[in-house]
Amino acid sequence: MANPVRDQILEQAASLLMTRGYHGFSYRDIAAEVGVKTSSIHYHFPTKEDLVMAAVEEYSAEVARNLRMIDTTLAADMQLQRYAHHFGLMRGAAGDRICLCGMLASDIESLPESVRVAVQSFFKMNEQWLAAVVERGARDGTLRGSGDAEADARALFGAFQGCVLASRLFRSSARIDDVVRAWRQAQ
Amino acid sequence: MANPVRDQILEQAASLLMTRGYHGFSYRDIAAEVGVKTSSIHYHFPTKEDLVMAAVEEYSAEVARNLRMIDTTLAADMQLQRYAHHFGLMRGAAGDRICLCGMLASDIESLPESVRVAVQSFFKMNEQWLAAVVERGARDGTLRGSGDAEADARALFGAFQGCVLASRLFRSSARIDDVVRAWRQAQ
DNA sequence: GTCTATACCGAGATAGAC
DNA sequence: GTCTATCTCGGTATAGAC
Repeated sequence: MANPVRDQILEQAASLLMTRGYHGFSYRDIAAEVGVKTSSIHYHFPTKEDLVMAAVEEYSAEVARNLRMIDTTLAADMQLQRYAHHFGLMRGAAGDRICLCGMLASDIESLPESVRVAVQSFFKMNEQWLAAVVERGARDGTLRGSGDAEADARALFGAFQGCVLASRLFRSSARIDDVVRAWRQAQ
Repeated sequence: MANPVRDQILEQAASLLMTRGYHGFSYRDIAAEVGVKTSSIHYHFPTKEDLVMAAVEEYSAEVARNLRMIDTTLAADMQLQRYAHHFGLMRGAAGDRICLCGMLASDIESLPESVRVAVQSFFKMNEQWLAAVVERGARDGTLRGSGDAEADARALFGAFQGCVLASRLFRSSARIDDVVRAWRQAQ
């Protein structure tokens, strides 16, 4: 798994997707960055759809791993803070990235159905995890909730997606913290 | 102002921007829909940047008008519901649109700085309006707030943007109501 | 598995007739 | 103000040598 070309291609594709979106980059961009020709990329990923699907799957798997790394014995508001921290890291060193699946959700109307399904799965995974935290927050009193944990989780995940977008727009990382602040129960 | 070609072009451009994003449509798409040639579009809007800037300005003006139409003597939660209603309408008959400025925020890294400034203004306008509602909600007891109305407004607006995105992704309009439900003070 | 070379198309944009 | 015609570039994708 050292660093074969295929992995580099996939990594660059993910980075470009997060920065510029599906129609905002080309095989040439990846080729230039990785140091191969565009035809080599087509060898590994025949079509752009193949490339994007592979990027989504790997991205989802990585986020799933991050979620599992968050200690579920922590207070709910602390778990949420960890989650927000991961969301912030994903913006990259230059701060020019947003969530890969948030980006693809923006482009969804010009993408094949297979991508929509994969992105929906990513959303559901996050919402499910957040619903569990909201429920715990209602019990341990660290988060406010409306009583409907699933609905709260959808609103919460939307807030993270929207605030990451705004963070990049304003070049200010602080906007992600607004979400945790807004959902924390006043002590 | 009946329906000159220029207005039709602008309307189609806005619609295509909301559906497919900046790189997801072409002068040809607009030309086909309006019934003119692409060169006619270039006459009215020399570059694509001109076209997008005009679309943003008009869209912002329309949203500003909608905000002014919401009765400020209503209870805060009712004002928020009206706001959510407008957000939902914008998705269009086919439900394939998201907020024009939310879409451009996704594409922002491949757009000229002028667009970034215009989109930032749109975000600020909405956040300012929402901050006033959150403040009122703290007074009339219909909305929950953290004490920092500006931060709450940023989180709230992010939630609307993110939930509109998710609504389209899942083809379900219900997801926008989740935001109002989550912010309403339990009675 | 990577290369060179190329096919093919669609993009934004412009010149100039009407 | 709209048209025809055309330019130039960059996009995805493929064939075939190495």
